[in-house]
Amino acid sequence: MKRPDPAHALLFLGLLRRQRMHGYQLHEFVDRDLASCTDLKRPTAYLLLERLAAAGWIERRTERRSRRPARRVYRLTPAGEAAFQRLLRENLASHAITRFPDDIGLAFLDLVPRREAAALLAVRRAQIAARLAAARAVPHPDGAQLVLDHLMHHLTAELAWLDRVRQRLRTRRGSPAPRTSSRPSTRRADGKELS
Amino acid sequence: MKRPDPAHALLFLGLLRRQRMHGYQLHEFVDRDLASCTDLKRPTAYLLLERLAAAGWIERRTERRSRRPARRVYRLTPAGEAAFQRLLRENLASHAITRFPDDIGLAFLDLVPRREAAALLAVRRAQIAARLAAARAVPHPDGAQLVLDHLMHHLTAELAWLDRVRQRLRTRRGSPAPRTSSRPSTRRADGKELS
DNA sequence: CTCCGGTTAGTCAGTTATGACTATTTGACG
DNA sequence: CGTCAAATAGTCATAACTGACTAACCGGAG
Repeated sequence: MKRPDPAHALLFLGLLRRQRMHGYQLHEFVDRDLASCTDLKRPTAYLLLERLAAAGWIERRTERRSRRPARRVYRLTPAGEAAFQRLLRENLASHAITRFPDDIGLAFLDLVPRREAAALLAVRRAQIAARLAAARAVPHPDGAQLVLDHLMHHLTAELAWLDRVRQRLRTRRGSPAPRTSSRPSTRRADGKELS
Repeated sequence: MKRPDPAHALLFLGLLRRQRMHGYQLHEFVDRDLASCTDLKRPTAYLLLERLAAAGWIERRTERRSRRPARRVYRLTPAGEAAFQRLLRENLASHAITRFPDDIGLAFLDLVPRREAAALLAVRRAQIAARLAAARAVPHPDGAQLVLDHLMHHLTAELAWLDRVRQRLRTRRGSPAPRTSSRPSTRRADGKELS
């Protein structure tokens, strides 16, 4: 994600297509309703707007109402509309690899005593569950139903996977040598957390 | 992910714990066996090594074999071992939000003719399927079984979700309810702003 | 022995992202 | 109607990342 994420350009073009806006508004919207998609910071948003303007995809109009420091309002140009259509199709037709930096720890899971590992993963599980609950509680961000739906689907899958890992941890030892020992698990694999 | 990703530090400490290595080797390993977790570039790897050394977590020993430009071999210090144990626990006990920049396009899905949208998503689906197949084919990277397992689990869930979206596209139009005039809901900046 | 392509090893200049800051306006309250 | 908190709008110095580069070494073909 070095080159200015084309998804961000797509997003801004799409929003400006609906109505002209200024930088602050754009960032607000992204931050409030699309936080699960992306993490665009404010200065980055302004930078992107400059680039889009430089590419001729959007136009800046400086509004000097009252005596304010002058807001810059952006609107889509015809070239921008064309770019939007192209980027949208590119986006829909491709899938970006999702990375899970979290997993790095899992690679060293067998260095932690089994008990402790179980407790730690329980904490992780609770976090995912909380995020899922939060997603469920959100009212219904304007154009972002699919986005939310995806998030919930993903979090649900994460829970299922984590539970499998925890299950495995409880019976067979981690992944390394098929170490025998462990008494038959006294606890039920109920999918609920806590031990 | 502005501050040097702690997961990367954890990873390097973990690898150096097993055996001393130099920068190039470390990057090679990550790039080959953990590409699904992270995307660390070579210069970034060297930067990280410098920071770990500055923190006293690893030691650099310059090896001047033959007449080569001298390789820097790193090894873990006791302080590094402590840091590793701490970071590992932190990592296991927390879950980072995963973002899906791809989803941005989905938010504008209803701007594309239904037929075309279906075709585009079919392409996306094929890509996911291909990645899944590739993951299945990989032999079994050294300490990365869980990582691979997670990846496959995730990709499978992605396929299922995408299929649901496509199904929905086929029957009901899009997802939004009978859409009236959805404008990005700018909460505070009400009708006073802009025309 | 020497030229060549591939691997090993690392550096650095230029770009990109962001934490921290400045400054104006509005609304609420006494 | 004065003042303070919150919202609005944006800038900038600095940190982080990476594309593109340099350079030694190794093994085989000629």
